[in-house]
Amino acid sequence: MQEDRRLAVLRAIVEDYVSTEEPVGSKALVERHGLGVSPATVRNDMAVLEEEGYITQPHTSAGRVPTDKGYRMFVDRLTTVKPLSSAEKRAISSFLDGAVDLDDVVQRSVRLLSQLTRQVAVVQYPTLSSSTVRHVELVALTPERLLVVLILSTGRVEQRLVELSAPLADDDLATLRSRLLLVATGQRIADAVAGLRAIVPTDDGVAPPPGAEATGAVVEALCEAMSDHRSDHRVAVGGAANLARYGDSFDSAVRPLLEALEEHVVLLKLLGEAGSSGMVTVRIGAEGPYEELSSTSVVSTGYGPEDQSLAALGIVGPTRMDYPGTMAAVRAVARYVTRILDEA
Amino acid sequence: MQEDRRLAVLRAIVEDYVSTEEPVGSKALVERHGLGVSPATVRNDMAVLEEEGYITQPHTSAGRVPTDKGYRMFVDRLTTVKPLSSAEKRAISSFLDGAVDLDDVVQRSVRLLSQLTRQVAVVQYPTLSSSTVRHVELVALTPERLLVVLILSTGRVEQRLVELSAPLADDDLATLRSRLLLVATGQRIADAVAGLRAIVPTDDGVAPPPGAEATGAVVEALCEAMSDHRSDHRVAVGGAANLARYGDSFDSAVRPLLEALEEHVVLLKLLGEAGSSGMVTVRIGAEGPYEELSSTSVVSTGYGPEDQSLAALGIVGPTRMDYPGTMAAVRAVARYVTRILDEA
DNA sequence: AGTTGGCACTCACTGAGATCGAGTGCCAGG
DNA sequence: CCTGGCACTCGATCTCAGTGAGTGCCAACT
Repeated sequence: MQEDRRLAVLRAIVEDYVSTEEPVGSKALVERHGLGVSPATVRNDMAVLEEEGYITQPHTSAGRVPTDKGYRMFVDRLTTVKPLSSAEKRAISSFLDGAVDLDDVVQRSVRLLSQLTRQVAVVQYPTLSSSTVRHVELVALTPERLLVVLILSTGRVEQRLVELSAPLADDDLATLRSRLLLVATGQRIADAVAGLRAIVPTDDGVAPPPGAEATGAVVEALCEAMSDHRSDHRVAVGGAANLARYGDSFDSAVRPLLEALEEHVVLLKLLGEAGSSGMVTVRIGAEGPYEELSSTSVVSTGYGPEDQSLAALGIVGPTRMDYPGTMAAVRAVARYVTRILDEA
Repeated sequence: MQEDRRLAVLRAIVEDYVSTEEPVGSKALVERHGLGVSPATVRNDMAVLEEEGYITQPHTSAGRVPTDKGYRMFVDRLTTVKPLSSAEKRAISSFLDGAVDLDDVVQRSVRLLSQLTRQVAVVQYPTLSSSTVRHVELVALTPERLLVVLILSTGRVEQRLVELSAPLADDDLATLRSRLLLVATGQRIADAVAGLRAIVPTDDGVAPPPGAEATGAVVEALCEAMSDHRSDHRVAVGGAANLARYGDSFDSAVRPLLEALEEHVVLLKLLGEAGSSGMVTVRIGAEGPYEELSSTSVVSTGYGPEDQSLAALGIVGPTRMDYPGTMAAVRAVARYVTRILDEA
């Protein structure tokens, strides 16, 4: 069918353009790919593809270049994620297996991802809000000063200091500790917050039980630590040196990108469009809200246990990129990171 | 004296070249600066300066451009650090005063510095080795699992998990805790490590006292945490978007710089040349060990209490930069950061 | 000795042709 | 519906003269 061939032509154009970085003409196309027709036929197809908006020519009498719409079609219907080579797989495991803590995992991931894709990699730290409570500890530094330690399933540790107006008896401390553990351990953050709030004695006029003040203050500190969304916004960026390969279109493309990379909020918004853990999302060119980034694409995915997405990771690069390879790398890294966080 | 005038000419050349980014000729020089001599005279001076290696011409019949040696002379003898405007001072305090924790201070500093200088800023996290122990805490998660928490004067918190082969009695735990506090609190890291090592029961064949295993393991963990030089290598980088202003000389200058920025070890080496707290150090062009960075300069200084330098901060930029302004900004930020860390 | 005006010279930069060729669109014939 | 042929377009490259900022040098002046 001509329809099929037209799509084959589109695919060929994208592949050639990605690898050569130059507008691709009808002749070169039939030579490099084995489509068994003449250049003239291809030209006809290209005329149609252009009319439909999948490709353009930078100027009359030059080859064709895919449009955003063309890339979109390519990504959605003309390609399958190609499996990684076993060498790459080995690289991934050996790279990530040595990680010692959460920070290290994220650092290594971002490095790995940027090296695999030769693009700028971005990894979001696991969000507080989607992790669970692994442990809560209460330490009496002095009878009036409590150290509250919160350990989350992702390995993150938060601590808060609580000052009391009156000393707390050891018994009351022990009681409070076990109640906290009972209520919070294993819970999702949101549930834990709710549960904790419930054990605070309501101020109902009656004489409050011993340790009421402590309970209130400690719960307060814990809830505050759990809703500390500052750390939700942490991201690691790596491989900025790959921007140097942009070469042409410097000021128009690299500058806004560099700015975006510093604005972590913007980055998170870009990554945030990522779907749930399994799916790799691709945003191409001007599809997003940032017009300065109209010549860059974002390939991202969520990671974390399959039923809940902890956070996102991905890469940012020129629209002219190797989508199949990049998507495969992003997906693979996300899976490994998920597994490692799960084990830890 | 001609000698004086020649230096004045050199200074004028540097200033003009920095602001216009173009080779500066004799005519333009006498016009813009009020040196009361004719262009011909200036030309003679320039010939001498060129012979002495302070300036060059990119090609015959073009203006002159300072060499590294010329910048060096300018920095060392022809300029005084110009005080910041009061607006800038206000900006600094309002920017840094809101910081809530160590991470925040560093983040804000790097941002501030890059905005003030319009260059790439680099701030090293306070090194472990030059801070003191504020507090040590020991938490029994279970009788066999201890959480060791180390809080340093800079606000950094490190924690380690210790597994014991036998349960530890509460009494022994309390004893151990107070001994740790006694030995370590307030000490410099090095002293604390020595002190801690001293309280480990020596394995002298006699039956070890109760809790000996715990003491050994906990001290081990603490010492390990204190000598965890991984975190000594942490740096924050900001203002990479300023690289976009390089415009020309892209591949030759920006690419290696971007790579260096990712290699934190390299960065630290660059910053590390910084002298003690008060002094601002300038490394110009190829003076350093990295030939790829031959067209970039580093302006850096240490920060922290005057008797000991906690860490370094500074900026990296093209050799063609506003040295007086940059040095002033670096020094000012270092002072504010020092003060803030001191207060906290 | 140091400074200055004059003058010839150098050489990057600019813009106007001229040329080249990859690539196109279209058409007539298979 | 495919194909070969053909005229056409237009960016890229090259050449070449013209321009001018800037220099080096020298003779004259203070």
